[in-house]
Amino acid sequence: MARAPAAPVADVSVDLIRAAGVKVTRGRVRVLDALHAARQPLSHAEMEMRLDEGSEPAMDRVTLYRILDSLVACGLALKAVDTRGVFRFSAAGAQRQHANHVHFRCTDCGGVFCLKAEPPPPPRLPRGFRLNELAFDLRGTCAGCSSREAV
Amino acid sequence: MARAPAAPVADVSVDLIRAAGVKVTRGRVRVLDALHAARQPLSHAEMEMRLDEGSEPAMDRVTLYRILDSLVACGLALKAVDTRGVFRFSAAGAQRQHANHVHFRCTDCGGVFCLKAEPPPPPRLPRGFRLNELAFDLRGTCAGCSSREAV
DNA sequence: GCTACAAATGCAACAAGGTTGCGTTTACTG
DNA sequence: CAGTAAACGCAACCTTGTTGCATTTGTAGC
Ligand SMILES: [Mn+2]
Ligand SMILES: [Mn+2]
Ligand SMILES: [Zn+2]
Ligand SMILES: [Zn+2]
Repeated sequence: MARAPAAPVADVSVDLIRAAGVKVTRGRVRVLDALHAARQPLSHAEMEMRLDEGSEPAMDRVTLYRILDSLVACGLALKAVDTRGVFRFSAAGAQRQHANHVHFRCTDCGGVFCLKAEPPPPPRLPRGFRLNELAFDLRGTCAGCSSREAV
Repeated sequence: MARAPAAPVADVSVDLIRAAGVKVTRGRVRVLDALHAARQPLSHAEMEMRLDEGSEPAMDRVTLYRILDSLVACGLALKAVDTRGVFRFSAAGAQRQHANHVHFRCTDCGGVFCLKAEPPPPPRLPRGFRLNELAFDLRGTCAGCSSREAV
């Protein structure tokens, strides 16, 4: 007894951040931890609320924006815009697995379904265009919503 | 002779607006005309610039927002958020012609570009799913933004 | 055509989301 | 344990979009 240390056994976020080649700061660790814990992509406002709950003093609004962007820049987070036009962030591991297949998005319930098919090769781009990501989305009504609708 | 009137021969936008059951105002006609003439969905800012080029006095910023929303409300325009989180508007009929080709969305300026390639055939869907629309979007930086960025 | 009234407009103020500039602090390097 | 570049805090600013209210305008009914 009297041994059990406040032991930092294995801190995933810290390691990821260090491996990404940027400085390991308290802010970045807190934010990346929160992203990993989240079930859905978080907006800046939502992130701010989650961080406020903790014991540490809230970080500056601008700093949070910069931390989120830096995590995106070094590949540890993803940034996407939601239907209201607000940016949402998620831990990178969570979405990379969705890069190589097609998605079906239900316009009724908002659900996203992963299909087996993989997206086709990108067509040739006009001169000067730089491709970053490719999304092949089918939109319609999912099985559940279709049957419910057919009443 | 002396006959040739300042003839309003056939004003598509006016008829559409009247048929939609809302008041036909100069503002709405100008905006819907611009939407019909546009090759891509336009943001509020882009629309404002196009209207400024004309001879008529620029309309108020808020009025433009309200006109765009009213056109959406009566089904004459469509509203969608672009990669930057900015709303873009298009004439309602126009999107059918965009159904059969691929789009490139610039994550920098939010621009939407029509590519020549046509989307691949949709993969088989699970039982009960109903396909409505199919979007093959490439995301990245357009020629303009790429060169500007490379300075 | 004129009138009355709802609908649309202009203007000012507000709000959320996001960015920039700059002086101070902090994490890493040697 | 410096020295230094990166990160941070703070204030100010920008863009996009909304709300309230007084004034103008389109249109239906006469
Ligand atoms: Mn998926
Ligand atoms: Mn198109
Ligand atoms: Zn559904
Ligand atoms: Zn661009």
